[in-house]
Amino acid sequence: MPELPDVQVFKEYLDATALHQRIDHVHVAARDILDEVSASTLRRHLKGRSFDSTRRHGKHLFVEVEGDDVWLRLHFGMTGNLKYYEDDDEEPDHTRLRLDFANGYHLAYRNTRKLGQIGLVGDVDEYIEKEGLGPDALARDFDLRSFRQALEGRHGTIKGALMNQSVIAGIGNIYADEMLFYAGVHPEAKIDRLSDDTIGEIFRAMKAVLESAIEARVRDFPRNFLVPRREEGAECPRCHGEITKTSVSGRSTYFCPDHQTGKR
DNA sequence: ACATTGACCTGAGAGC
DNA sequence: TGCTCTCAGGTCAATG
Repeated sequence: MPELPDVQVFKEYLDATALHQRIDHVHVAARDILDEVSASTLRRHLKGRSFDSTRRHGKHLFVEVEGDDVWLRLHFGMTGNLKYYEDDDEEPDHTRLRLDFANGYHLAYRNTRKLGQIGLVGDVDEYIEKEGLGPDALARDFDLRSFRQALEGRHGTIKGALMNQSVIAGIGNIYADEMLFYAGVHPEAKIDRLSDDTIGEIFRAMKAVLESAIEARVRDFPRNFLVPRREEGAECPRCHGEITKTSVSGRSTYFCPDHQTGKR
């Protein structure tokens, strides 16, 4: 689930629920998701304080801790999400970190497969730099020119580059497929063989797909999206071709061979 | 520079 | 019902 659009939704969810409330208890249920921070250090930084604001970069969510120059960093792996709930409700399954607020509510960071990470960072921009994350795919200043720049000098498949977090931050397997589907580009198309026009198409598809996906939390996915038809043999919602499954960059890939052309 | 594979974890769903 | 197998939207390291 958690690619850029999902993490954006988590951000808005946290903004609407858990900001500005005093944290009374910090319960670490699974130490192995902590990244370079001990449970006691985490507790020391959070307890008695509250969250001021949030920031998202790619698939990372940063939550600013009031009165302490530190941000909580949440990464959701493949199965992570957030749940804000009342005292009376039961703690959700697979809660790996639970914050208890003074108002009687709780914020659960859930993660079935524990492939995510929770950490503390002093400076968000520094962290992004240090980790070598590329520009956020939806950042306003990530324009067509920057997109071309990001792809420059690359020779691999377009899907591989789109999913590479050091090239562009935020796109994973599902939405890489979706934007190539939208743009009508074969997932194995080689970057250095793509025309300027096609790069432009992919860029516009990237923005449109990510924005629609965020929107889709409220409405449904547009009818002509691939997401609901990630199934071998399904009918292509655009051209009545047959959805095909392959593997690209080690990830299962669905596409329509009829209208996604330009392989190699 | 890139693709591929396996590892990290755990659970859901398919097939028997 | 229960067992086994396969697969999963992320990322890293090792290898070719």
